[in-house]
Amino acid sequence: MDWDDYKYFSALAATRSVRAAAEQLGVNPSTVSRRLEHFEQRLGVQLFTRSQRGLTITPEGAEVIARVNEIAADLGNIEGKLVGQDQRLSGLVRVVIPEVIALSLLVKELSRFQDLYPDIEISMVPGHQRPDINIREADVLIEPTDHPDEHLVGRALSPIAIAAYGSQELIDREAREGVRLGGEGNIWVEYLADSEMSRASRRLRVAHAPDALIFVRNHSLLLQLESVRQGLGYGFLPCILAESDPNLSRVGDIPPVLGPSMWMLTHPDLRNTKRVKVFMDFVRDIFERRSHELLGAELNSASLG
Amino acid sequence: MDWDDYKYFSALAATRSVRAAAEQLGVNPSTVSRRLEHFEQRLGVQLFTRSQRGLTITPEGAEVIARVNEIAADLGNIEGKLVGQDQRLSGLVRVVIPEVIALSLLVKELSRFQDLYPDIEISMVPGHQRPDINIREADVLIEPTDHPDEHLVGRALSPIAIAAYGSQELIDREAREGVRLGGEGNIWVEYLADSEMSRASRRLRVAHAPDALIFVRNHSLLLQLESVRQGLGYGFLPCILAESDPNLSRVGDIPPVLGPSMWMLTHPDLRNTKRVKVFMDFVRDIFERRSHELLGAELNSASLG
DNA sequence: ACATGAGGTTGCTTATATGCAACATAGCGT
DNA sequence: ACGCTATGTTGCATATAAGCAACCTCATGT
Repeated sequence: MDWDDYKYFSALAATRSVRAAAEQLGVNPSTVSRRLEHFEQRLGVQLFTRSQRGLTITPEGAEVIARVNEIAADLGNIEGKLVGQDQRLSGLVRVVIPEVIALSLLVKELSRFQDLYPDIEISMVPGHQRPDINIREADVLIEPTDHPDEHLVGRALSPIAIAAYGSQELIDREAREGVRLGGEGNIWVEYLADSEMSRASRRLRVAHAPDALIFVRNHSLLLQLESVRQGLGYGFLPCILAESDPNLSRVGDIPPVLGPSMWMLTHPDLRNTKRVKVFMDFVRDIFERRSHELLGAELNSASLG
Repeated sequence: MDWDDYKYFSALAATRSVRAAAEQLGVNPSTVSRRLEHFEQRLGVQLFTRSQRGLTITPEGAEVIARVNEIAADLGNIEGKLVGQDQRLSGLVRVVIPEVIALSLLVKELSRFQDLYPDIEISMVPGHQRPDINIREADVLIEPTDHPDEHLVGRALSPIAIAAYGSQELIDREAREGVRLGGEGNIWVEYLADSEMSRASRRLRVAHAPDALIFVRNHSLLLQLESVRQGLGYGFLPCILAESDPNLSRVGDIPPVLGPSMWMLTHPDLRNTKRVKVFMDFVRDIFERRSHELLGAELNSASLG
């Protein structure tokens, strides 16, 4: 009795296609086709009827497929539990992280991580194409949010402070032209995305410059940063991004305001996985060392409330 | 992810030995050893600690082994359900049957069965080394009992009539010597086994010849039959065995008495399996055609009550 | 009516896993 | 103290399964 036969059976029932099942299992369609044939031959029962449009499960197969699927899920969980206790400092850590955070904080330090743990590979996926960590497509999820997925475990790293910035050129020009911040003719660029960071930025802009002229709307923080740099308008930016740029200055007397917290999360099963643990410790250390930048260098206690 | 890894894991945990697991799985020990090694390598977790005395499961392995065993049982049931719908008139039918019943009723007719269904193979196991049909070590169980296993399905074929027999030589000798049946000097042989047939025989002998001299006690019906043939004593025998022997006669005026019913049982999953079905139909037909012999040729209605 | 594309299947080559036999090692009984 | 038998492991030949590419078939759309 070959347990793998049931793995193929489950995949075939789910996809109703030899090719799709092969894709899902990461094997060649011919393998799936032949294994199904052998399986049915061994059982003496036809599980699917073949057709050009794919496969249709037979009543005999339908009678047991539900339990097979449960077993598939069970085995997945079991394997997760076991893999989650891997104590080796090797293997792959798949990280979902906002691109700008990776660029501004992580990438520069990764070579140091590589020196510390040369056998650990890192795979970084931009946060906006978020794989489902619950079905183990990723190991670590870093995201700015105030409502982290309750099925995951982890902790808040640091809140992200947001402030309004402008390029020196724009500040000088509007000063020459007598344009006041928030006043008539004052131009801004806006960051619009389905994220708490975006919503916070927008709330602040509306509060401080409700009548702003807005010509450019960005759907990526990187574009937003570059737009402010190019003088396309004033814009709210995470301090951590803007402060390091000598050409950008905070504008007006708008103090930095705390946006959402940055959370680093993982699947409960991976909590004790060593390679995941050391990576998360490494990231936590970076955030702690640079917390003053994340909170805004000149952030005063008044604005924290 | 290889589901078969968990099959090996389950077998290893159950047997705590590479060799025993290999035996159970029907593969070479080296295969088990290597698969375990690969599995642990893939997981990054040690499941067993090796020692010369066998294997000891680690805490990591112990944490999941219960669920793996459940899955093993589930898959066994599922496979049973599927195999149970095999409509092919081919394959193996494993029959557990009392040796004497096979010899006296079945074997002579099996060539006819082979003509009817040339692709069905029959495997006969003497009833006294009864495999567990519940865990699918056998397909059909034929046994004389009044309390068939309630987890199995099937039907009663025919009760077995028992009567007292003696060899002509012994009857003549005791007649010459003036020994009366059940009287002083009357010798018997007794069948002793852990079966309802044996208990019925003994009850009858005690009732009709409580003071019998008993020199030979047999623990097999075949030996009992042969002992009576050889004139070692009178003995109770199933009519079906004794009546066909011209040298044996019923003794005294003891009428045949109905012993336990003969039951033919199978696992519920196999009820619709064609090769099992045709075999059971074949056996049932034999028992019906020969019911008069089973009930005792001269059995009268009075003794049925 | 024809081309197109999706689907499952087959021949051949290559990779992988298995079986066999011999081995090394530790416990156990004599 | 010794040999014995149990255990798990390794080298090599073989059997088995997988991958690749080409194939056939049929539904579908133009």
